[in-house]
Amino acid sequence: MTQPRWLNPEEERLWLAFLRMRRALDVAIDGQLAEAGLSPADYDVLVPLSQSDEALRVRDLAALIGWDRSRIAHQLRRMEQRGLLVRSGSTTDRRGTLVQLTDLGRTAITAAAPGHVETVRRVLFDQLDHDDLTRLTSIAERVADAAGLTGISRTGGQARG
Amino acid sequence: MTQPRWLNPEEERLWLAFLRMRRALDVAIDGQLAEAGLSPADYDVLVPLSQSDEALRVRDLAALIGWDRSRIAHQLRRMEQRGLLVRSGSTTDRRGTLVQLTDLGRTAITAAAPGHVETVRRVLFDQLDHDDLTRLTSIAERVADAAGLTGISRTGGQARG
DNA sequence: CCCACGATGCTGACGTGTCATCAATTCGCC
DNA sequence: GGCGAATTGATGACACGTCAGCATCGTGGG
Repeated sequence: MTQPRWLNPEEERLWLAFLRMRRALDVAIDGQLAEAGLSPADYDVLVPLSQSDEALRVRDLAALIGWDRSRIAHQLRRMEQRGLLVRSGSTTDRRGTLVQLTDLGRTAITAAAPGHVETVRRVLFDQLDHDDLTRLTSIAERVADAAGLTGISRTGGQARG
Repeated sequence: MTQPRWLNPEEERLWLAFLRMRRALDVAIDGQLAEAGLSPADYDVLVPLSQSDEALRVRDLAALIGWDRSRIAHQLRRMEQRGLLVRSGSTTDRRGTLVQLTDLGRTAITAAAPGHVETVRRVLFDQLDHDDLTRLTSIAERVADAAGLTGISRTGGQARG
């Protein structure tokens, strides 16, 4: 209250719409994943693992999706308990841990990915014409860069198949 | 893997930039609130309470910020323990609970709000020209409406002073 | 060679969000 | 008025994310 310069009505309208869009995307995308039995965090972890032939080091897996070590350790523990992946000690660097999908994990990501992509398309890209797409790309890159974000990352993030 | 129709490079670029923008806004906005000793959830709850002269019913407070009853009950319990607000039984409807800010709570939101607004302005609106603003508003409203989102709501949401 | 330092991964504590469920109360309809 | 249904708020269980801290291991400078 008693802000220096709060948002004018036009800005306020954008801000509220922006928040609604975020929520809408989350509900649709996370909900679709939930139907497939996966959380957004599960999906983020499964995608790079499914794209790799060999096992990945925890360090590298974390870097690929922009997570810190603590977060991924917790997530891997939960996913291992559910049988989606297995961890094993690295032989070359005995600090390291190797992570690999189980058949169950591979089945899960294979089953979930198409629906995920379809959902992203339906709720976002199908609503945009080509001008929207280029303009939104410009805006997003500008805002992200201005805020000094260098990493990749996000939660509920995606990837290609 | 083996998706029907995955994103083309242009769409992929937008999607990744969009995720980066989200993360950037969260880091900046939530980080600023954290410096003020508040979580995004705290802020969402404090704003409508600070705008109301009388105590609010839990039901109405939840509706104002688009939360369900369970979520707000947990949040109110934690905030009451921290001394930011107090709960008392409603006299007119004995199922109801009234929520009111304490002096500590009012001080907290008053201290945090200006910085919050400045941060939103700096990371988002200062990066947009007027064309961006109208276009982004159009996109956001279209996407949100298409996904069938009618409510207000969000987490880490905002409000005016 | 060795030891300080960094890298790596794990854990516990805690705040948060969702779901299912419960008790108390009020409301609607007969 | 009375009874079944809906409303309200709280709770416990669990998943998730962050932070601080720990043990282990590798590396580079002396």
